[in-house]
Amino acid sequence: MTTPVNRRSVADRIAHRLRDAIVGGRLRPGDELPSERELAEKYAVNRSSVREALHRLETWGLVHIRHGGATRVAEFLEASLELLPHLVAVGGRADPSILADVHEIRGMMLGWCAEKAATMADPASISRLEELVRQMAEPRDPKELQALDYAFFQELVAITGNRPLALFGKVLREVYFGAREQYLPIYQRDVFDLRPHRKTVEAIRARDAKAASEAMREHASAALKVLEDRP
Amino acid sequence: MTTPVNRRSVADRIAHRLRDAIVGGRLRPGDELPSERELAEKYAVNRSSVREALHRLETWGLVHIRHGGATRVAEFLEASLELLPHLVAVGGRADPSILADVHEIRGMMLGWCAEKAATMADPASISRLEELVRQMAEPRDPKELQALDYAFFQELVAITGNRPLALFGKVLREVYFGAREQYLPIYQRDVFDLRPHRKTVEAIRARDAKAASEAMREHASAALKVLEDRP
DNA sequence: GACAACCTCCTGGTCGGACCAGTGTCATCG
DNA sequence: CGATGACACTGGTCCGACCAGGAGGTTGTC
Repeated sequence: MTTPVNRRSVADRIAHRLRDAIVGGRLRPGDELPSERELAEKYAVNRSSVREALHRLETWGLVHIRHGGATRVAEFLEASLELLPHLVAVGGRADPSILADVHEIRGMMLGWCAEKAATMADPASISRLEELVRQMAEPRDPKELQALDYAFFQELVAITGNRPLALFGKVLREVYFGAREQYLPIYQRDVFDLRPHRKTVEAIRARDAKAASEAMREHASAALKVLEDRP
Repeated sequence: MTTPVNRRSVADRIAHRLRDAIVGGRLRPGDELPSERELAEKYAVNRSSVREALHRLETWGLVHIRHGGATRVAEFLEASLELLPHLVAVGGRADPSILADVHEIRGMMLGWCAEKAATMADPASISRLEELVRQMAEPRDPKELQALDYAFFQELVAITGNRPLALFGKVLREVYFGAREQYLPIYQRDVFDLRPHRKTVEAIRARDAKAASEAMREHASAALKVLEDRP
């Protein structure tokens, strides 16, 4: 189910229904949406709520609203990054390659951040990384491991001090936690290998940028393999 | 001026005014915004329009709206990527490091894409890269060189076939062209060095992933140095 | 018949005013 | 002193009216 919570606002509910219709292909790019008044009647809500929902879709890059004209489904190529989590959450099953793509991006960032972290990390950050690895050694379940792995990633990004990169990381986070089940195979007890993380932290402590980067790339490519083997 | 067009909707105008207030620092993270009713009175518009504006700010990640409680300014770390171009354009002068940060991200992507491209590129793509380098050898002005350099970047990303990464690239593009003047020092005739690009294309043609990556990283770090030397 | 101006009906945009639904505060009561 | 509940906020939803831009048919002219 793509609607975990029912306490969402009316506008949110409608926005997500329409989103699913668009991302799921029932509404195709170029199609006209019903008018706000029609949608309001159809969903038995007020037009204001429909308007709010439509504006949300617009900021997601899913529709174009034109004063005087009909509201149309946008081309996906124009989609904004905001949409990515939704694309993965809804369309992930239909097109699993996008999951791997996102994971690949995370791998790229991991490698790069580890390299920088080896020269920039302060003792406190390194301790936090070590603490995370310690917790990852005894995970309660794959979900917790996944969360810790992301925290590790986030800490590495934070060490680089690159704030825009942290924003990129946040998008990845939304993708991950929007489609977390699909990434779970990576985090099964008999599959997940913690050694690269250990190596990375050791390398960072030893200021060995190359080794740190290598270790993280190793982790990423192993995880990617798991993802590709279990479609 | 940050308001080029006056034909924007009322909600848009208000959203942009509030955005500027937040990004500009007049409203700090944690601060309470006035209530919707107060804002409506202050700006002499209807509460619906204010609500629409506030929801836009929320999807940008700039505020948190809580039913029953006050609307507060969010932490910048939570801001959406959509906002990044504006952050750079407005905050770039006050905090030039963010320009370098963005450039660094581009460098990371360049290195990674070049590496992948060396194993994946088809002849047509390689030809396009060569053509771009040829054009870059005789630029009419720095601006054209900048545009070609971005096109080169985009082509590399396209070769990897990673569509989400292309979306990330699109965000970088918006940042670049929103603050293009600030990046121009890199593209001065006596500064810009085309050799890394040549090397990259050669390495890709030779299927030498490591060399391709190295060359692009060389270009990125050289450009970064220019950026840091001319604040 | 070709073409332009116009009219009309559709669309989304704004309005204001009512009421519902969560939150925080503060006086009151045990 | 602490729990409780009334109250005065906050945002959320609704209604119904009107404004304003766009598209297509109609009419009038040439």
